[in-house]
Amino acid sequence: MDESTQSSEQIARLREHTRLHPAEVEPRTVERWLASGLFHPEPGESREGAYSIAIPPPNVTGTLHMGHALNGSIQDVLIRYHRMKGLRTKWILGTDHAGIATQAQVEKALAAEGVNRRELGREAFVERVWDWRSHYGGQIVEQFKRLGASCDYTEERFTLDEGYARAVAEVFVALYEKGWIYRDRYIVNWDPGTRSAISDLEVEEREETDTLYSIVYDLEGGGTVTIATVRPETMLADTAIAVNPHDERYKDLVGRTAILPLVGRHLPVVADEYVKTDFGTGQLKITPAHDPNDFEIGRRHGLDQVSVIGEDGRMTAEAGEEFAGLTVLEAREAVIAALDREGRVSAREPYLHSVPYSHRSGQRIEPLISLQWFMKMDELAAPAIAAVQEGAVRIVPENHRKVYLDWMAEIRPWCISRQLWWGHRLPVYYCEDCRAVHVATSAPESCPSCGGQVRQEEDVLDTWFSSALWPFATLGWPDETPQLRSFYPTDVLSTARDILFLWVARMIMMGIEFTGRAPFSEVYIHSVIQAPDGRRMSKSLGTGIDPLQEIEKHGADAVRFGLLAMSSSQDVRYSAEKVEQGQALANKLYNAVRFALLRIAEQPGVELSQLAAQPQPATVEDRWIVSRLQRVKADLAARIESYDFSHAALSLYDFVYGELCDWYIELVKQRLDLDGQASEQERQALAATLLHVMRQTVALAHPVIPFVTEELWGYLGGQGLLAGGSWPQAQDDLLDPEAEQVLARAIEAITLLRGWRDSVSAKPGLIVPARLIAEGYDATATLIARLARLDLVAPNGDGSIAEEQPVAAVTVPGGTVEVLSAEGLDLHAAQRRAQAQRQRLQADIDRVQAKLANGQFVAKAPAQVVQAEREKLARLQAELEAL
RNA sequence: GGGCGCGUAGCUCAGUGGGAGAGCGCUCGCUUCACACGCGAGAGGUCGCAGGUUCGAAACCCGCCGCGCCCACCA
Repeated sequence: MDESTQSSEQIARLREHTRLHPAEVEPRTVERWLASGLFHPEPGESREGAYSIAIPPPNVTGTLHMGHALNGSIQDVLIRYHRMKGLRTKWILGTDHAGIATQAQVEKALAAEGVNRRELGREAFVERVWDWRSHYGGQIVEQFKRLGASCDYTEERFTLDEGYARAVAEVFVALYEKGWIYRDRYIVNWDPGTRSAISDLEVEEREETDTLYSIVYDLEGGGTVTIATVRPETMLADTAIAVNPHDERYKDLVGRTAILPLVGRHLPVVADEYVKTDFGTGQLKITPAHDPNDFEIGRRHGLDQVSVIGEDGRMTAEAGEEFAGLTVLEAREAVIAALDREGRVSAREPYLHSVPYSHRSGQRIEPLISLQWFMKMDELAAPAIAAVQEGAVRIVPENHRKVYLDWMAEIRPWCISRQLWWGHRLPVYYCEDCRAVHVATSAPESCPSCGGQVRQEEDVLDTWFSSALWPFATLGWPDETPQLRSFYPTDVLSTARDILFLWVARMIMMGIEFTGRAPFSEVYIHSVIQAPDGRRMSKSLGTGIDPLQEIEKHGADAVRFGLLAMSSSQDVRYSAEKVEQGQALANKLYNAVRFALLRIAEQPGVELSQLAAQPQPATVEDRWIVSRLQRVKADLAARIESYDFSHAALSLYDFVYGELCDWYIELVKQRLDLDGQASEQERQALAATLLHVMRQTVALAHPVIPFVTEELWGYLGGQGLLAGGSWPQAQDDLLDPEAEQVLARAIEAITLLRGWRDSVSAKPGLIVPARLIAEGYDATATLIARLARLDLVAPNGDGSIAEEQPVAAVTVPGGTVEVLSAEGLDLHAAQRRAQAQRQRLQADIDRVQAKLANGQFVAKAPAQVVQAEREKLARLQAELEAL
């Protein structure tokens, strides 16, 4: 197919379709992008000239939700913008094995078949998860493609793939050898739901009202103590009573022995600073095995640890025959009933307090003593704190910086082992004979100490342990790969704030520790999109909105635009209107291009492919639009670079609607009329300018709305794919402040005249005879006449003004338009309008005059402000005069 | 308990020291030869409340009221 037939077919297609059909165009465009290889950059010699982002890896079996769609849109704007700027741009893609979430999904599926994982056995279960992954794992990646995300799909990673596992083992061993990873019997957040320990960050506190019981314990040798508790069932595990050492009331108690009711255990009374003297009775039961504070107190005083709650959330044999096997809540009732029988409950009152729940399973956390692996964080944190303090890592918006620094300053050890089957098994090997512990990147054949049989640790690592390595493990670390050399560190990490500690902080720590450099120089924290009613978007609440459905309905461009436009530095409610605004923009742009090309095509002697690439502005409106185009180019670039996506999107909208379509296209329509007076040369120049403006507009809109712009780029005869095209840099030499001023005045005049027409009920088709007596319209009088539907009998400055008497006058900047015929006009209405206008003007004048009469204002305000007020006053007075 | 943030038009949100804005909705008028997912013109706001700083406050400071989020081991 030669060029001219191709273009005539395109013209025919444009003529036929008055509207854009995103559902038809978009999927086809994705295929063209993927086939082009544009999303896969070749590694370079060094990091220079490259731009990279590591995607926050979605859960492998997940599906796209609004958060993904927003963050995907944000990152894709950055990626496409920098790719167009000519950088080797890589968006690192992959998925997370998501230990608990994925395992839970598969367990649920198994449960439907009536199987539980223990019956299946570890090996078979893990195999089932891999099957599951191969079945559902590709889904979310396909959904990112549909969004238009220009990730490097050719190098997709998985946090459990072979290379990644090597990186994880390497890191674990290194930290173990430094002594920062260790094993300890410690009180942990036990989640009975997942039957695993979880980290502090996965615990969520909920306010609940429970009963606070006061219970009387006897003292050996007479007397009593009264303790208060909301968890009477844990008293079965009490091993001491504590009071504050400075509490005068209880000085004599310290050293004595209390008798634990129901059990009979002897409890020493100890003194500890932790106990508050002004809270409760000042006498505290100590249960080291089931309360984190008591655990610490127990360690300080060398107290026994008695465990009465098991990993299944039920009472153990240690709790005694009467209670063993009961759930915690049942045990609570039973214990209170038993205490009541002995008359030991001296008070009960409702008590509001916070209760820990598992973020993973939703079940109540049981603090338990358990043998787990921990990671010491303070030494890792120090350089990560410095990186943010010194600006090596910049957090945007800045208020999150303090949140990060505060948390890092108080960082505590991280429980990294999980009693799950799906994940990175710890590279720890125990000898069955000599009980030696070996930590190594690969399994030893036999025990290096005694030659005995070794057995690998059953536990797996917290998913976030592997996620923490994401920016470099995905690029081939620990090997020194070309990818690592070329794309590490990445430029920016974009995410919602909920994983600032869970993930971002840990990546910074691990990145610095293992590569010597922070994994990114900027962290952008984006909005959380809430449901339209302000609640959290969630499946369980039924408040979720599926981005893919929205994409089907409105197009990916519309959804991208909408999400970007509604995002800000704070949480926002989902706005269907913004998505519709995006759809309208895409359609508007399509029609603007459609207009330009259809009109250019019908111009005799004008051939699209022959047109000059540079604009040839011939008139003031041409110079105006070209100048405005430079402004929006600079504005958009600045806003993208400062992560101000909502203003970037809206500024694009304003330019396309407000300047390009509402004004420029309307202004030049007549010059394209075939029965007009324009010469072929003039038409050619106009066509070149129009084409230039359209191409540039489409190019600068590309990062935000890539689909429609890619499609239009083809129609406009652009070279290659727009996704691989170049970003339209603002050219200062094309700025034209004079043209901008002239057009601003003309636009205001036209708007005023249209308003006046409306007020006198002039029919749209009525051409009103008028005389323009005003300055600054030499270049725009004919445009004003046409757009305000006037017949200007004698343009401004003409000496031969007809001496007709005006029937009305309309004030415009710099003068007046005198209306010469009342035919078809309701001038009475105009009077009322003028009256209202006069009142408004007078009020403004009064205010400015009062300001200027204020000596303080004139004396203290900047001269420039005073001057501006004076000019304003003069202008307002002139306007009132003219009325 | 500590921290962060928010309260501006009917709705969702911009604006952060010198004339109150946008989108949607609403009213009126238009099948104007790119687009009715359109075009033109409008109505609508004591900028949460009360003080203060300033010549000047929606914006800066203090307090109060209301709402949201994060962190936190007081039974």
